[in-house]
Amino acid sequence: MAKRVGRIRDVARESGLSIATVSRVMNGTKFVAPETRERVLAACQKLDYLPNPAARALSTSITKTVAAVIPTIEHNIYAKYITAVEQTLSLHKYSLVLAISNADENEELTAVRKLLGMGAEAFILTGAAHSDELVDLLNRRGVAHVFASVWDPELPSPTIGYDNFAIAAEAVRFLTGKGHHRIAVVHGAMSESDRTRQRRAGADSVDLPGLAVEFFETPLNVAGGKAALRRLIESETRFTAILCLSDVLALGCYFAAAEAGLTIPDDLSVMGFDNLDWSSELYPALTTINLPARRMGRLAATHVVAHLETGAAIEPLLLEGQFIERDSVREI
Amino acid sequence: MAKRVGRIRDVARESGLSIATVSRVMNGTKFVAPETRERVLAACQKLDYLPNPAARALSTSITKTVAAVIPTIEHNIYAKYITAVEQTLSLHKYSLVLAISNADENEELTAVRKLLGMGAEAFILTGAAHSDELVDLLNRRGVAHVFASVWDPELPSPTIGYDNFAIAAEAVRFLTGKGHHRIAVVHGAMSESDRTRQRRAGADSVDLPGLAVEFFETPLNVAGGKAALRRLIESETRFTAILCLSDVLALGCYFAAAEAGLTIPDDLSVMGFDNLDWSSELYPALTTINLPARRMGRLAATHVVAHLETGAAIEPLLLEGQFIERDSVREI
DNA sequence: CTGTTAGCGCTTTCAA
DNA sequence: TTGAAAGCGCTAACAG
Repeated sequence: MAKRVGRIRDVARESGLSIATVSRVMNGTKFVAPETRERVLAACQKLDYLPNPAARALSTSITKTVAAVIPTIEHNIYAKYITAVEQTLSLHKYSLVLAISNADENEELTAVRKLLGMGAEAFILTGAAHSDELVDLLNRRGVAHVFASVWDPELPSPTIGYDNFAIAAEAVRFLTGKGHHRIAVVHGAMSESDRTRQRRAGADSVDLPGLAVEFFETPLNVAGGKAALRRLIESETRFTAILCLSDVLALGCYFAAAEAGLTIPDDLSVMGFDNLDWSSELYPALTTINLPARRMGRLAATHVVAHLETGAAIEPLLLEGQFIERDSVREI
Repeated sequence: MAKRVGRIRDVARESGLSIATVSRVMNGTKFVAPETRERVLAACQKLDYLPNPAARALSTSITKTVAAVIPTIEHNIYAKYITAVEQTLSLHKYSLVLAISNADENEELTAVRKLLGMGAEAFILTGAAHSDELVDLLNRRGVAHVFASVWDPELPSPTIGYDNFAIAAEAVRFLTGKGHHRIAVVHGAMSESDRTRQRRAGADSVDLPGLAVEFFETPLNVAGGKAALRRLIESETRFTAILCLSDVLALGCYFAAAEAGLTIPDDLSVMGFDNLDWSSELYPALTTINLPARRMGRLAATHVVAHLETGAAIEPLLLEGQFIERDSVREI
């Protein structure tokens, strides 16, 4: 239903100049006499002219479009990161085309095909686990891409993110340092996230005398956190601390603890992972690990754009997690 | 850095057919002999061919792209809705280009310009308050658009959403029905959202003898909810119920209540708005109003696509809010 | 059922 | 400093 819209030749006619000149002032390429320039701009204004992106893309094979694929946008940590990506791209006059994969490699592949077919010039993907075909496809076509939320310099594709393994291991050591030796680790579905797998492996890698770590897999939401706490209360082991590999799960633990009449941290220490906006507001305030999701989004976008504009290689980038000690873990 | 990629004429050469035939099988338009079709497909496969979207768009002026502009993606309610939009568009082979306006009309206008310049065929905007220039621009260019999250059949542009005014009024009446007559209404920044303004106005419209409603504006996040509760505890009025115009604020109230040693609902009834995923998990479970955000996203996308494909007008659509009575409001 | 060909609107040499 | 004209890759008449 789109109305027939002004084209470059209308502007040319209106201003009494050639389309080449109009193109030059639209793009700022080459010199144009100031007065000529004014005439063109006036005509553009008058005709409400906006260059046709398809024609431009066809002519230059530049679409100024970057695609991002994320498993879900409904977890705040992804929302934060994708917001930063969008805003950074926007700053550089790029647009974000977004697809959601539901943590499914096939859906992801389908999405990438579609986005490629839409003219995306580069891809920001989440995590390191992708179907071979996807990576092949991108490589065959020479399309730039980066894996976010993970850091692994060994990978052939550049990664910008965290060392999930190391951070989780450190978290366990942090708890043992507080005197906890029976630790429950609560995490989301392993099948849905390689980051979860890495974190769990990291937590599992700590080997200290007398340390018992047990794992509880549960849906990655508040209800899942509640369910996990209930399960571990009934387990034989008397845990003194819970490490939730996501703040969302920790929130569930808080509610389940309240229901069970358990006080945090007196009866049970709880530690989170992510440092979501509200974790400082919990009562008691949640001890957690800050992941710089926004910075990651900004960096991923910046590097992708730099690569597109200058050809600079995208280098792997490690972002540090940061321990935020608050009131939900006590020393025993 | 994108590699030179197969074009339609390469496929034509490879398969020994004409480009027109290749185009036909790519698009499924017109009949092609099955055997010919196979040959083309084989050639496509071999050359890793994907049609150039810019050329196609230039030729047909169809981009299969829909733009959505939302104030933020970091509130779960928007994330839910935009997820539904993406998935529905995806189903219809459309792509979503996303922009975030930070609840700022100027940013929104800038974003729309950029998205228009990217070839978006239609817009899904959030709320009913937009700069005149924005609406003008869209109308001048005859670009389809719909306002989501609101319903107002009077508006010249179609709306798909809720009657925020009516629902908020109903919520107040619900509380008075439970015997509450001193009600605090906690809400986010009026300047950032016309939905907030409508809800507040709705709550304010209830005029019952002996009813006292007071308003507390606060940042729309958990910390804001906490702050609001602290403020209203210190106010002169002894409120018996709080109506939070967003569940996020209610969550803050829960934490602040815990800190203040107040029990919900014995000392204070709390009611939310939105029915976020975790509101049933709170302790006590939150009484709130469910807004069908996903359905709204799905409907907005469906109608926009239908309009694009068949020219069907987009009609205003009212979605009902639904009271979910749980344990956080008690009868007095 | 298949091929030829004229654009789609813009950028970019090459000339003037 | 400006203009003319040749594509960019694809679709869609129109012929055959």
